[in-house]
Amino acid sequence: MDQKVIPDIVVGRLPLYLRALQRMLEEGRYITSSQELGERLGISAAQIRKDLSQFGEFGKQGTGYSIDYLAEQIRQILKVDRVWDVVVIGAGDIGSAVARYQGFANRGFRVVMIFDNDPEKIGTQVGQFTVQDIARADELIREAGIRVAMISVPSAEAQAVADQLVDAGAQAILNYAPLSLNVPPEVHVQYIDPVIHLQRMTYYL
Amino acid sequence: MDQKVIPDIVVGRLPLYLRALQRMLEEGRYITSSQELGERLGISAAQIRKDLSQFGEFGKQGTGYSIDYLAEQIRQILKVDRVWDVVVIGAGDIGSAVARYQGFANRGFRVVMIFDNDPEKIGTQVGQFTVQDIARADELIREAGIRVAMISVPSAEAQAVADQLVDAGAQAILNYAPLSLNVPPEVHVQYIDPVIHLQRMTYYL
DNA sequence: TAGATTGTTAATCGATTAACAATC
DNA sequence: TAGATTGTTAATCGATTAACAATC
Repeated sequence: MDQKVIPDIVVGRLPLYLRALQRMLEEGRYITSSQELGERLGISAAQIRKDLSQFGEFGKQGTGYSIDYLAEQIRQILKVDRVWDVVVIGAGDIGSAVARYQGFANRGFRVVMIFDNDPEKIGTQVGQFTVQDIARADELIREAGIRVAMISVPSAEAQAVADQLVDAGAQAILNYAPLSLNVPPEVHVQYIDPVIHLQRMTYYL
Repeated sequence: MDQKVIPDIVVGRLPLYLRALQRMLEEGRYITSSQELGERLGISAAQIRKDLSQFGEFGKQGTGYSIDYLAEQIRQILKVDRVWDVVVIGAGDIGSAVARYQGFANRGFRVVMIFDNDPEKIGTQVGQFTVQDIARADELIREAGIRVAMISVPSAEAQAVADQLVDAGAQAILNYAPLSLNVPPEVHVQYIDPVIHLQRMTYYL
């Protein structure tokens, strides 16, 4: 079916387009153009049109794009026209902040469980969740059919946690531990490490 | 002096090389090769050699790279052979987690202040810091000559905070609020938005 | 109709890879 | 010396941009 392979770099820009469109909607706007969107994001108008044209024709010549319609189309492409249940492994500062984060709402995700291996933390409350024993993670993730996970454990434990998650059926992992993970090719991993971003900027200072 | 302009995409990979090298050092290793480094990072050996060659000759034919020496060279290139003072604006869950984060140590950064505008939060303790009134941010940032900042305030306030930071002399901003910031061209901005990373993965599920 | 903006093609630009001489 | 690996060049590959016909 999906004959054409879309470059990963194009897929990676769609969430940015979607975020900007949702913001425009909040501002009460109805119509935008590739030029305006590009200015907001620091991306050329031609690139935005080219990216979108990979998936279909969403605009009207002379008019531009219906913000609401284009956002809905991108949501479908990214499969965030539904809500994905997400588990958080590691109930330290970062894991707790993520579990309480309000920013997932309306963007396709919902944290449903948080795990830790520290007996001191198991049973305690983090936002609306009770921290569960990581020993039960495999069972509970399987049962719920959860495919998206976030890792916020110390670096030394991250690879072992990733292995467990893959075993339990996770297919998308967002890793906050500052190291590269080895996972099977069918499992997707993304990384968040603030130091990487900071070091990228100090080069220019 | 710096005649040659290094592509931004190359600069962006150096922190990943550095992180992997520091990990190897912790493992007690002394020597590595472009091939080994590449395997760890999922990057081709040729690309690593090409990237490094933009800055100098750091290896030995037949032998590879001294991990310690290469790490030190990359630290110098990225200007993280020193410690940058960083301020955090916003003492919510994310800002607090960032202010307490142990992962900055030995990687070139140190959080030195955290600010908020909420009277309930000002004066309270976050890790080793007392939350300061954001009204004093400009003065204190200027005084300390701080050039690196992190924004962890609600989206609605992020642009105003960014404007204040730029005004106070910030030149590198790491923004956790889920929106694009407008800053003058000489100011560098990087973004962390977990939803962007997650949406990039659900496309493939 | 005149003006604006899309979707798409072709041209340009830049990044990655393959290959190998140099050399440790 | 033989084997290994760098640094670099040239070839390949892929992404971005410019331009414009189509058309709202």
